[in-house]
Amino acid sequence: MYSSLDDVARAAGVSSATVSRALRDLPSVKPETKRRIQKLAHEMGYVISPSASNLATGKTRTIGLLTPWVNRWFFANIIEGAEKGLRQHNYDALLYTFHETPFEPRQRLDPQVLRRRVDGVLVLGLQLDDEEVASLANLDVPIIFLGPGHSKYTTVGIDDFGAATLIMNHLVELGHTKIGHIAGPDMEQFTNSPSAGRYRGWRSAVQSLDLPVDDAWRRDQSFDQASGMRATHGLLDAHPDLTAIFAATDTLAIGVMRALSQRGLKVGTDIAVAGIDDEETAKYVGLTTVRQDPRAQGVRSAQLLLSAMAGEETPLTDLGEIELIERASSGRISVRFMD
Amino acid sequence: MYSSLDDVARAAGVSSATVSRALRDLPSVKPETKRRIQKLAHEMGYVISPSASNLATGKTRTIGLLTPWVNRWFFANIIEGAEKGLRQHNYDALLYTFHETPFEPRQRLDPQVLRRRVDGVLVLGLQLDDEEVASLANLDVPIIFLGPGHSKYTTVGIDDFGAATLIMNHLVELGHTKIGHIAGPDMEQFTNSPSAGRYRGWRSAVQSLDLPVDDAWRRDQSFDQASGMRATHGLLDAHPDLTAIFAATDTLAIGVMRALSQRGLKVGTDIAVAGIDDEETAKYVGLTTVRQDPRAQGVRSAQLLLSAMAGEETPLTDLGEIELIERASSGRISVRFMD
DNA sequence: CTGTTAGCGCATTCAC
DNA sequence: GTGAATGCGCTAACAG
Repeated sequence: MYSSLDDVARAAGVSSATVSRALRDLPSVKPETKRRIQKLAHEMGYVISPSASNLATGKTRTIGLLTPWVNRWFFANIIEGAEKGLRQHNYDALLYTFHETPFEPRQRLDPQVLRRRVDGVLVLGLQLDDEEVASLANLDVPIIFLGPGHSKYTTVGIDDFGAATLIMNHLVELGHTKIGHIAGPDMEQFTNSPSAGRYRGWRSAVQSLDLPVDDAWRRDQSFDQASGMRATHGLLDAHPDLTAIFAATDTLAIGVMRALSQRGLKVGTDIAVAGIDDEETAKYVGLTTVRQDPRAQGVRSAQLLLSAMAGEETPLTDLGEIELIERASSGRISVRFMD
Repeated sequence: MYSSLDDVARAAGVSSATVSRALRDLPSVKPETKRRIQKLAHEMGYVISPSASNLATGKTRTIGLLTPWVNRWFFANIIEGAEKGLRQHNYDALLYTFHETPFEPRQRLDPQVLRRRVDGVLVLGLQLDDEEVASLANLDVPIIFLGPGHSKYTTVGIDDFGAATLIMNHLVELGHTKIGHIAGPDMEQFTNSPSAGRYRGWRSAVQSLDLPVDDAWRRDQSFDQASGMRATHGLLDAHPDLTAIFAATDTLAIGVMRALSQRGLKVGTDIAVAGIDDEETAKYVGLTTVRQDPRAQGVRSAQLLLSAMAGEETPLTDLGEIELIERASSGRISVRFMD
C-alpha cells in the first residue's frame, strides 16, 4: 500500500539500513548519497511507519495530554498552547479528558491506557491524588504538571498567592476593608491547588489589615458562574456590609456580578468585584482582574516536557507572567465598556 | 520492561498465539483456558503494545482530530464530545490544530503526517479546499466532516438556513422589517459553510417580506467580537434606520451589543439583536439566539466515523437539534438578567 | 561509509 | 482447540 524503506532502498540501489540512516540525517552517510536518497524518498512519497519505528526504538514521539475539560477558557488555551509546542518538535498530542463535576467524582486515572503509547505526560489542570500520581510515575516517562502541581514534579503555573495579593492591594488601596472571597474547589484535599494559593493570598492580606481573620467572609465553590451567583447570595445574606468581593476566577466573578445585579446592587459603585484570569468576557463586563496567559503556559509546559525527555534537568516550578488589569468593576473607572 | 505476550504465555503454559486469541476474546479458545489466561494477564499487569499490534494488523485504533482552534466555545465543545465518543470505544484521539487568522492564511493541511497513524479522520470546523480534501482522501481512511462540510462526505452540523429562518421569523413577528446581517467568513469560497447557510436564510427571509433584497445591509466578518463591533459601526453609519441586527454567531452578536452600547443605543429597546449558538455568555447578556449543542455533534461525528470504519454506510448529512431561545436582546423581554 | 543480521511484540496463516 | 512459523517496517549492532 505505502512504500517502505525497502522499496526506497531498492530504487536507490542501497540497503534499507542506509536509507534509514539517510532519512534520519545521521552523519555516517556520505552527503551525496544522503541527498540522493532523501530526494528519492520524497518523490516516492515515502512516509515512515511510526509503529515500526516505535517498535524498534521504544520511542513513540507522542505525548499524553491529560485534562478534565477542554470547553473552558483556561483549559482550551493550555491545550492549544501545548499542542502547538509539541507539534513544532514533531511530537503528536494524544488527548485524554477526565470530566469532573461537583456531583460525581471524575473517573480515576488509569495509566494503563498510556502504557507504551506515550514518551511523556502533561497533566493539565487535573488534581491527582497521591495514588494516581504514583501509578502515573510507574509509566516511567517524564511528567510535567500545569496548574495544580505536585511537590515532586515540575509544575508550570502562576504565583497564585501573588495574584491574589495584587488584587487585594488594589482593593485596599481603593479604601475597602471588608472584602469577601469566593474560593475555588479542592482547597481541603490539595494545598497545592490554585484555589488554595489564592485563598491564602486573600487571607494573608486580610490579616495584614489587622482585621480579624474572618473565614465567614469566604465561600468555597466549583468553577462556574452558577456557583458564583449562589455563593454571592449566601455571602451577602450573612454579611451585607461587605464592600468588595474577590473571586478566585473571572468566571466566578461574573457569577458574582450577575448576583449583585439581581440584588439591585451596582457593580463598581455599590460594591467592588475582582477576579483572576482576564478571559475574553472580562473585558466585556468591565471586570478588574489579574491577567494570565494559559496559552503561553501550555507552550512552556511542552518545552519543559521535551527537555525532560531529553534528559535535562527541569526546575521544580515555572511561573508565568501576571498583571493587574483595572476595570470598572473595582470602582476606579466609571465607564462600563472599554477597549 | 513490560511483560509481553510471550511472558504471559510462558506463565500460563500455553503459546503466545493462544494468549493473543484469549485476550482478544476469540471464540476459538476453550472458555476455561480463556478465563485463566485473561485473569493471569491481568494479574501480571500485561498491556498490549499498540505499535506491535498496529504493525501486525494495520489498525491503529487512533483517529485524527483536525481543527482550527480549541479555545473557542464551538470548537472546544465538539472536540470534547468527539474525544468522549471515541474513548468510549477505545479509540485514541490525536489532536491537530491549524490556526486561522483573518490576516495570515492557516498552514495548509499536510496529510502526510497522518499516514499510517490514524484509522479515520474527523475534520472539525475546518474549511478545506478541494485540493486538501483530495490529499486527505488519499489516506484511504474514512473521513467525517463537522461544520463546514463537503458535498461528497458525511457532514455533521445543523440546518443553518433553518436556524437563520427561526431568528428572522422571530424578528419579523416582533414587527421588524429593516434587519441587517453580520455574516461570518468564508462565504465566497465555500458555499457549504455555516456562514453561507445563515446568510441565505437571512436573504430568503428578507425576500419573502417583499422588501428589496439589500445586500448593503450585510457585513462579512471573521468570528470574533471585535469584528462584530467594527461591522456594526459600519452598518449603522450607512443605514441608521435598521431596527434589528442578526449576527451569524453569538460572539459576533455580543460584539454588536458592545458597539450599540458605545453608540448609546439600548439593546432590546432601540434596536434588536440576535445570534446563533447559545454559548454561556449569551444567557448573561440576555441575547436572543438559536441554541445548538456542539458537544452532541462531536459525539455524533465520532459515532458516524466509527460506523464508517466498520464499513457501514453513513448518511450524507446529520443535522443536530436547534431551538429558538428568546431573551431580552430581541425586545420581547424587558429584564436584563434571567435564569 | 555501507551492508547483513537480528529482533522489537504482536496477529496470522497453516499444521496438528 | 492449540502451537510453530512467518512477517508487519523499522533500527541497532556488528562486520567489513
